[in-house]
Amino acid sequence: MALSHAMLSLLMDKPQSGYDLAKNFSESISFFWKATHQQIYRELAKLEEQNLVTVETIEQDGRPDKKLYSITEAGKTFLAAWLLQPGEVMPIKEDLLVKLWASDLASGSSLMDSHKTITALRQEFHRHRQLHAEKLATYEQIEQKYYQNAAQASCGQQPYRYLVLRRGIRYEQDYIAWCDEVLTQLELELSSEPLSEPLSNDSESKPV
Amino acid sequence: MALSHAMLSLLMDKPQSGYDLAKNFSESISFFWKATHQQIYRELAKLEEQNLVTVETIEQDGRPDKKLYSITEAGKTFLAAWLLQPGEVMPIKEDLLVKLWASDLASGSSLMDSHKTITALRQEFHRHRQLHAEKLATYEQIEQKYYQNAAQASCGQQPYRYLVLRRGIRYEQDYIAWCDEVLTQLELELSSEPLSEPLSNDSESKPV
DNA sequence: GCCTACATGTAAACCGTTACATGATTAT
DNA sequence: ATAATCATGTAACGGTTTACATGTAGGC
Repeated sequence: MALSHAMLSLLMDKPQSGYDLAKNFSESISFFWKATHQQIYRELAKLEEQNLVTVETIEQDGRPDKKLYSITEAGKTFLAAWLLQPGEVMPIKEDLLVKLWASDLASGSSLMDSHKTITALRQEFHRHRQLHAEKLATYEQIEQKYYQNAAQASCGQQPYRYLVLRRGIRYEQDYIAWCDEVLTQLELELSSEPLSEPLSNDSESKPV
Repeated sequence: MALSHAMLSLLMDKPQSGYDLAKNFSESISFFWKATHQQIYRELAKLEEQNLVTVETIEQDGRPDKKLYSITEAGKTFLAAWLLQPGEVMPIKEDLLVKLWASDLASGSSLMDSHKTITALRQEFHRHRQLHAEKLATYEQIEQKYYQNAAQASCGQQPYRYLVLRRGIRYEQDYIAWCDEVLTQLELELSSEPLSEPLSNDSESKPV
């Protein structure tokens, strides 16, 4: 599990509170790792038990006390050891793929007519295509802002983070291209479909 | 959560035991959804409570009794309703990306010299590249075996499953291409690295 | 003799999400 | 007034993983 490691990485930068970590998570790492404040507070308590971080309570006027967490030497060693260890390939886990897979069975049986299945899938894939396009746009903006070109990025101070961003960009581009493949096929299915209903093209005219 | 839906989909095909489902999971759906026998047995118990499946205990000689589960009409309706509902975009969650992200901090500090970091990353990316290449090869074999060409697949009885397989193929191809991007950059870093150590190219000669 | 396949389960630990709870400050 | 931001937490539930547990049959 990499949550604790991601947190320790963030603490390498500078000491932070649980609140800070949660914010940084959602601002910078969120596209490849997510964590709620809950997970973070619980994990921090565990890391403290293991002496991988230390706490310092800071009183503030007006607002609640802040608990500043710092990574210890043991924490740094722990993180470095993890970096050298081999990891596993992560499975995909996509609801959409389960749906697509199940659609073959559903449209074959009396559950649904294939027209209904196709129009539902088409809508869903349009939606997902757009959501991924939005993510892609965000990542490309970051790329242009912080890394004007790849050569500069590799010579810069954060050569590896640029490669992480590249993964995000590639992933979204590929996902969008796949959505287009699917949508093209769905159009084909629609056009070769046996016409049994009074044919409403999308769902603009309701059957009476 | 789609585990129950994936299980119901498998049961649409034919009645099966928990053991059968676990096997089918690892044989056919495993690249986009995984489940241990544990999860399956528990989920089957829940589905039975909700009357989405029924059980029939079959006595066998020599081996333990088999519990054959079948999907009910209510189960089919439940599945069909799910297919029409919109779903969320899944987050990525990749250990490797966390590692890459953390490597910037590690090689900048006194934790590790950058040479050590680079060679460790290079090995890890070689490994992952190969694992993904193996998966890709498996998927491409399936593609050739069952779907000689896309046109045939779309007119066949399982047009949507072919699109699922396409996702797997695209995903692995893209992942491999990204690994190559990373490996190219790592070579660049290696060559532009200030030489402080007696330079052992990979780790063939140990420092004395 | 040992491992794999068949077949099912319990128990516990751990990870993840959502809701509830508190309480001051600042901006609209 | 109302909402958002700062800041921390408890409680409960649900999903996932790993270990433990049992017992037969067949292949190496």
